Amino acid sequence: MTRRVTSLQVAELAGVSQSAVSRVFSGASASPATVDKVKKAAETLGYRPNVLARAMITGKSRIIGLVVAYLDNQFYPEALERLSNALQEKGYHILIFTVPNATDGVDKVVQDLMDHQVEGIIAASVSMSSSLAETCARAGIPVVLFNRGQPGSGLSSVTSANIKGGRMATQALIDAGHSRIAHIAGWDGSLTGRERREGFEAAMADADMIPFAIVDGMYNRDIAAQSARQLMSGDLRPDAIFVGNDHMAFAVMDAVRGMGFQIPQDVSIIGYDDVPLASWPAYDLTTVRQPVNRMVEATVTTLLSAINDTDPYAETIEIEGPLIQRGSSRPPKGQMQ
Amino acid sequence: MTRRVTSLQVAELAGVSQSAVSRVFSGASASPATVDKVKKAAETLGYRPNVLARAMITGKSRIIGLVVAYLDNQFYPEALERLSNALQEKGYHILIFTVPNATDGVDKVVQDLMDHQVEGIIAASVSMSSSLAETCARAGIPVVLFNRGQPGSGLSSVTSANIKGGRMATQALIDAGHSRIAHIAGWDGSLTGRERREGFEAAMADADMIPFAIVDGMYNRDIAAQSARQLMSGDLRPDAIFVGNDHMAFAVMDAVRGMGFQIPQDVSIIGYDDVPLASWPAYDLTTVRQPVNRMVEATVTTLLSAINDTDPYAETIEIEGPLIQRGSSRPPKGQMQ
DNA sequence: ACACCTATTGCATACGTTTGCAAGAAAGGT
DNA sequence: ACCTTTCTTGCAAACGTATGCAATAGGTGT
Repeated sequence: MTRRVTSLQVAELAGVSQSAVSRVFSGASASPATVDKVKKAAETLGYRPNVLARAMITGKSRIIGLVVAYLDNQFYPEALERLSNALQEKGYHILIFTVPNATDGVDKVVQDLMDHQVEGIIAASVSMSSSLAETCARAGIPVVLFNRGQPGSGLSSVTSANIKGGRMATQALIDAGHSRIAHIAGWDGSLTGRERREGFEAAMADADMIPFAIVDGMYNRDIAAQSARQLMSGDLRPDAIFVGNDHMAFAVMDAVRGMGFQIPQDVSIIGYDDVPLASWPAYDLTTVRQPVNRMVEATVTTLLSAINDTDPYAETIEIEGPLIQRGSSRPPKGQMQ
Repeated sequence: MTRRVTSLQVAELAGVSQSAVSRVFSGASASPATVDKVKKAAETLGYRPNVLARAMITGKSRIIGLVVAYLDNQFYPEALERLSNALQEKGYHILIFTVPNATDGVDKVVQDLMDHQVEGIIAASVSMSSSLAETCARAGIPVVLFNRGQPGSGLSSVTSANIKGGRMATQALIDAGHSRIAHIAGWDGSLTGRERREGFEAAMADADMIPFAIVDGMYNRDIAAQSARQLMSGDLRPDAIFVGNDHMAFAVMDAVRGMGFQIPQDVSIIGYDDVPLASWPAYDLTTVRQPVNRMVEATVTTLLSAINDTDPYAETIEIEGPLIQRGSSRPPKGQMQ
């Protein structure tokens, strides 16, 4: 285990000053002759600049902190992968922090991130206390909320158009001729969950229909399954359920099938997210697509421009996605499928 | 956006030297009086030590690099989450790097990691060129391969007992009375895939049976599904398929069902990993469990002890997991299920 | 030949911390 | 009261890089 090679050693071997070496590797101007000498010396010594030292002096760590809670929901690994790739391409890297749930421990973790001098923070589906948001703002560290808005926090956010998405899903069920439509909502403590429910309620109201039921699924498989069983066990049952996200919808489908019901003959199910699993034949879930690639793109550009701008302002970006009609819900009336 | 608070400012406010502040925050000894003064001053200024500067001087970044390829296989997000939690608990953090596939671009990415002065590297299901392994060794950066062995590389690895696991899965199919058993193997370029196949072949040989077929599924859903369709389309069909991992097994189940076959009446399917999805009713997949919690635990302790030991040696850890009998395969003969 | 401008280079300092060293203070033993 | 031991504390030197400044070299126009 040899000591790390430093720019000074390269300088000595190349017969130039340490500054020259630094300039060659940081892209500053240098004469072709020096560039050549330095590169050659660096090659033989196996020199690579110390990113930490560079970060220290420039104040730019080129590290983005990512806070994430639910990696079991397939939506997030996919987003994580794309975020990582997109940021890597821009020369940034991801320091990842997992938190047990959406609210708990976020503060401590973000403090930890700030200690690491991250240049920006992406909070995926977790909320931040307003005092913490202020702390970040004061430290000049931009925050982008991914797939979770937080109005009034002054934080940028990138989400899908949840109200509209909720409307679309619900409208599809109405158009299919369903009359007893229930909603197993996403967690009421999250804007995402509330907005999708809002879309559901609006679509129902527009059609002069009253919801069969609305229950909070808490973005939790077990709770969603339990709710579904309860809904389907009465004498009067829903003939369609709009579920707050795919992750819960799979559990709902499992539960409903487990009771002997056919999907979509006995009950239509629609989810939200369009995770890869939704298209697998075992579920074949009708769902509202969250265009993860465009959401990631928006997140990255928002974050990077906030990092570079002297005085960034909060952006609230909503991205629309289509309804993907699959086999878990009856097709709209008058449409051959 | 105010400048960051430094230890010097705290020192001034507290009326002590900068070293005193450092000592208070790095846990070195100091008198109760100074500790109190410093803590109070730090509190009012909102001071937090700069981890980068600390890393620079101590040479300990407390960062672990994680290289990961396939986040769509549910096994890895779960492992990632647990790894992150376990390392966070020990005061380490994860700098994550995604690579497009198991071999490509790993070298560049690892160089990148080393530039960041990571103290150790976890490579999940990717292989490293031997020259790269040597580079890491020379730099004194321990590497642990997670869920992928690489004999002769001198690298530590944590895997499940793949040969034994392959045997168990196959034996279960034999015990269930199957006679035409096929294997859709994991990628032949990976030790994991080869060993599971080896286990399959050994169990078949022990029972004096010849494999119906062995094909390379490349750990890829599409290839696995395609292979399954091909196997099932001939006149003579397998009555059981052992698939190299759950991720492929789901695709195989979808494909087989899509052809109108019943599982397990027409064909039994067994996978490997026991990812959460395997227990969901839609698949209810019999599979060999990889005990991710114990694998993570072993990975973390191996890595951390390698970091602290002066002269670490490579450890090859294999962890055994049970066969989880579920509904996708016929139960063993003579057993009521 | 001279003045002038530009490109390149080295020197020295800075980034924010940890830590060896020595000096001073406090405490304890005889 | 004095010597010895133990704590505490400040000084200053690192860690490895970037960068402002001044000096030098080289080139161009008159």
